Amino acid sequence: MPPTPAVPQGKRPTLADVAARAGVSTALVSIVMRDAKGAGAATRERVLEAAREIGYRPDARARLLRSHRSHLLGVQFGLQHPFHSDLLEGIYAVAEPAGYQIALSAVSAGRGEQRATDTLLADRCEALILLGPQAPTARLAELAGQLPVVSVARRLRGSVPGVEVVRTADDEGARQAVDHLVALGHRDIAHIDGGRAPGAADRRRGYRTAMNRHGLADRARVLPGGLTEEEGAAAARTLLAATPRPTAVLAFNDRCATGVLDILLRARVSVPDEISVIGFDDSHLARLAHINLTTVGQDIPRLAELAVGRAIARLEGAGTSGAETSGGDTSGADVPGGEAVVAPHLVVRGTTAAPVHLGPGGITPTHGSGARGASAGG
Amino acid sequence: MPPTPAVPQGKRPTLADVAARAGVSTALVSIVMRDAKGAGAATRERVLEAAREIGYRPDARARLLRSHRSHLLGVQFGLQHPFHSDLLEGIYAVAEPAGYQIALSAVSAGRGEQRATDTLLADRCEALILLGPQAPTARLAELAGQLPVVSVARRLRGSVPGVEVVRTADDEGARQAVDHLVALGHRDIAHIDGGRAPGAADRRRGYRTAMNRHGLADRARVLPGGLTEEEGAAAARTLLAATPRPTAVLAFNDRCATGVLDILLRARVSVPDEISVIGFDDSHLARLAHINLTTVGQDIPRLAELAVGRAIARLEGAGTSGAETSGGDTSGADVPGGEAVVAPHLVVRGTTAAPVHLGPGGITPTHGSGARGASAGG
DNA sequence: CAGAACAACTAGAACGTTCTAGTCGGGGCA
DNA sequence: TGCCCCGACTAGAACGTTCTAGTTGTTCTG
Repeated sequence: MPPTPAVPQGKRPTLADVAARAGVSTALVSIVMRDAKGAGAATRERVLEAAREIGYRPDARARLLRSHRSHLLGVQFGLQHPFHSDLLEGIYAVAEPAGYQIALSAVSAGRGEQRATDTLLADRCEALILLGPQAPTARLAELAGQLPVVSVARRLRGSVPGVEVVRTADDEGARQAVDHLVALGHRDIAHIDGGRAPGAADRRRGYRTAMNRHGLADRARVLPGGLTEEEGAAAARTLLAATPRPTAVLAFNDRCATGVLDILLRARVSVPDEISVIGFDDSHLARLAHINLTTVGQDIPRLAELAVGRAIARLEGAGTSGAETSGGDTSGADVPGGEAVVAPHLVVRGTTAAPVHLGPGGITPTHGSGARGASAGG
Repeated sequence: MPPTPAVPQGKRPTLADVAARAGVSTALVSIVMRDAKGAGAATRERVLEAAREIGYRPDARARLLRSHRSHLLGVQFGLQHPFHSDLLEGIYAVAEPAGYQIALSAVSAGRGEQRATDTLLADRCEALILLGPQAPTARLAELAGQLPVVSVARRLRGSVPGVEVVRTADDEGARQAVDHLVALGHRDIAHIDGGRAPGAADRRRGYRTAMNRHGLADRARVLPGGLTEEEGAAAARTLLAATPRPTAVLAFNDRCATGVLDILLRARVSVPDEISVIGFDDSHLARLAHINLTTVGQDIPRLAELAVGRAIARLEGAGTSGAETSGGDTSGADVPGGEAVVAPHLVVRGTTAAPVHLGPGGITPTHGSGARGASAGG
């Protein structure tokens, strides 16, 4: 074994290679690589130089194997869910600065949640963040028995011990939407729901409660919908045939709302003049200039921050007394009982306006061309 | 240390725990867990039983650390790219049955490709599959110097040694689209391009070549576009003002086409009667009943299969002589020079038809209500 | 019946890192 | 001067697995 090997072909350089080249021990190289204290300035520089020269790169696995903390957060997400992609973006943004790595595991048609969580566990994650999990409560409880678990956007009936929940106040969001429409003068407001999707029950309930509070209980109408454009379109067709035809619709989410817009546009029903439409999520879709959808926004960065913060707090709260690592600030909409609820906020764009017969000599303009009618797209 | 410990609280059980409980050596437990030969049936059963009892789960990291092969494929993908999600689905479906694990690393606004590939390398992946990478060629070459690299959907100028390319024949797709339109009787066919997006140059070229071949070179018109609805919408506005107004448009992708449809619909221009529209990708979007977009489909399962197959072939071709592991079949549209090109296929739906003035006393119906005009949607 | 061949099993050394418990030398303090 | 402390550095033992090289004991072979 030569003391100063050239770049070892076909073999990944290790601590020992760097150590040999710099003429120090592997332990010292480890210290330098970790930026830990215990190395002199000159030596430090020499080691870094040697590492650079042979293209050394620390082996994350060996590192995690040895240190008893892995600083690894496992995140399960659904492919095909733009909402999950947005959350992931936020999760990365919070976790990495806090010194945690993210291990991703996708759920798709051919790859169930069981498999997804299994690989995360095998990877030695310290905690699990599950985006919109559909697994039965029993499974979540089983996982929670092994490590901290955070469920994002899925509310759990009763509290499952060890499982934290981070979610949007869906009922509150629906309420805001209804309030906005009522304030504009609407009374016949329909809701196209999301069936069994996460959050759907709460939005339905929020809608009903708000309608009641405005004395519009008898006008409340819930149509079966879903999370896709097609389901929204189907519901919209039903809605057009109804008498009296509602003057406003609250859809389960933006995709659903888009389907509604499409059908309305095709039927030459003007939006928002004849019918106002509100979505949910404030997805990229809704923000597109030519869709310009009024919608209920979820605070995605906040959800991500809380999810990661909760997980880290559980991890560091167990070892030391408090979470003093610079990380997610877990205060705010936090509720002691293991559930963090984030407030949604209405984003008013061009698909809502006063119903036509109420406008004072015309239609209350909302925003420039926004009231000229929006179509579907996306 | 008791010989048969109860479930060790707060400590993950290891091989040694299982071994102690089953009264065998750790080596034997390892053999049983890996399903390797060298263990008797009875013992095997006893070990499995013990493992089950204490909830043993192999530690992937320690396993990879020791074994020379890691059987880990690193995949870099972009959040916010539905096309990547689809590819991922296919990649999982091919890789896992072939005995390879997938390590994901996302690219987003706040997390560049450098960081994404760095974590994959630190995780000791054996090969890298990059979905639509934007990194400069030099960076790809640098990576390729360390391990096999497969670039999916990004064509590289000249061949970068060590980098394999798997892509759709974008020019061929554009050609198919033009041929279809010409066959329907169109002559004024415009193309809204994708600017610098991966594949855009090829689609542009394919469009131009096809127009030439049909003797329509002087009618060819390329409008600057992009990959989003908004860019499609902007181009469509330009297009409506043009004289002569084209009777057909080939958009860079489905999202772009959707933006076009939206503007046309809003301008009361009937699709496909007055203008035919073709997209690219055959995304979920295009398949929605109320959008019903004619589009050029990419063979996503095939792309995924080739990408994984190529990576595995490189890995196993280096160690042993041939790739005999049951894995992706890498034959087919394979080209020796390190580039695999997959044929696209036109999917005819409702947004294309003969131009109105050519129809024999009317419009050639395409498919049921498909010809009645499609709108945008999400 | 000796020896080979084989299956079942084990001890102990890797793998690349971090952690623990040092050693060594020098400066401050009494 | 003697002592202690501190910073720089190192040897060697983990971590949980797989691999190598055995060691048994049984059965086949001639």
